[in-house]
Amino acid sequence: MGRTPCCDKKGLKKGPWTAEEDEVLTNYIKKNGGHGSWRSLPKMTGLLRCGKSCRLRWTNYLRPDIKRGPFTPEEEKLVIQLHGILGNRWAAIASQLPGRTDNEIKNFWNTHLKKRLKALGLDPKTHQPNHAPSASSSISTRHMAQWEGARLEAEARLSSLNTTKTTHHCDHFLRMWNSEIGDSFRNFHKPDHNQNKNINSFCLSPLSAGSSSNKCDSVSAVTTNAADPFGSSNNAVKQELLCAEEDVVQHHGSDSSCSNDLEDSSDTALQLLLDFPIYNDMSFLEGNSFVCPL
DNA sequence: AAGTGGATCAACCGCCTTGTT
DNA sequence: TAACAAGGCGGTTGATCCACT
Repeated sequence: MGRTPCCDKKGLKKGPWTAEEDEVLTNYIKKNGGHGSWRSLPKMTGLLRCGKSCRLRWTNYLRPDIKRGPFTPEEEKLVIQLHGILGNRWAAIASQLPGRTDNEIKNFWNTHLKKRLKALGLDPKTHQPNHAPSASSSISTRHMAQWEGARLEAEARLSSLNTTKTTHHCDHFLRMWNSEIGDSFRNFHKPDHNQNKNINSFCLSPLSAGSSSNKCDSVSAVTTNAADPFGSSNNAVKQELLCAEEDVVQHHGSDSSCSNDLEDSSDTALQLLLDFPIYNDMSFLEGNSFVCPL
């Protein structure tokens, strides 16, 4: 049996794309209002490339919404933050950076950010200090303080918001929770896997556990997970999620309004998830120290 | 000017996931 | 439920550029 090859390798061109090939591919996609089947695209266009190669060229280079040029400090910060949460899940990271491709972010990480973290004495995989004597206790203490700060901040946020706005925030938070970021978080805090880890580890550790499949059980996971991913002290965040659950029950099925909300507030939602003290301390990316130390 | 080595990034490869029959 | 097709993803490679000797 075996898998059929993605394309017949014989007679197919490899290597860099020419301007003519780019033009053929771009024109075809524009003319047809989309790429259709990638596999059949080479036949339709006469390109001597396999469908995969066409897809890659389009998604990584020719797509009109691609953002070119160097990464901004904000983008760099976001990449580091998201890598700390998601690990090497470049596509998931790219989904939070409009106009940037997974390939571009992966290259940028491997050529710039990884070195920068190393130079700062941080393990690029774990985002934790490389040589931390009695690291577990000191980091644990530090994390406790950080998490307590997050808790207080969340409580303050809740108390300052009116009902509508609270629901609004809960909604954003829930959507984040339902995204891959939330999946990663839940995986990381599975009772059988990380019984002793707390939310603060979430702030620092990448989640190499791979993709999860439990995309629909997020709220119940929060409310029933024996590991209590938010820790016993963080009632404010729990409350936000419970609030979000109610919100979803009330608005179940109204996808159109949800998508509009999401469109308007993705930054806010992302910020809610990322808004932990450890990632506010990204001073090494700013000012003079922002220059790559290598 | 030529050689060398590091940095960069576009592109490829193979595996995995998802959808369809 | 199994088999297969197609698309997507992450790791890796290799061509090119550039600084340095």
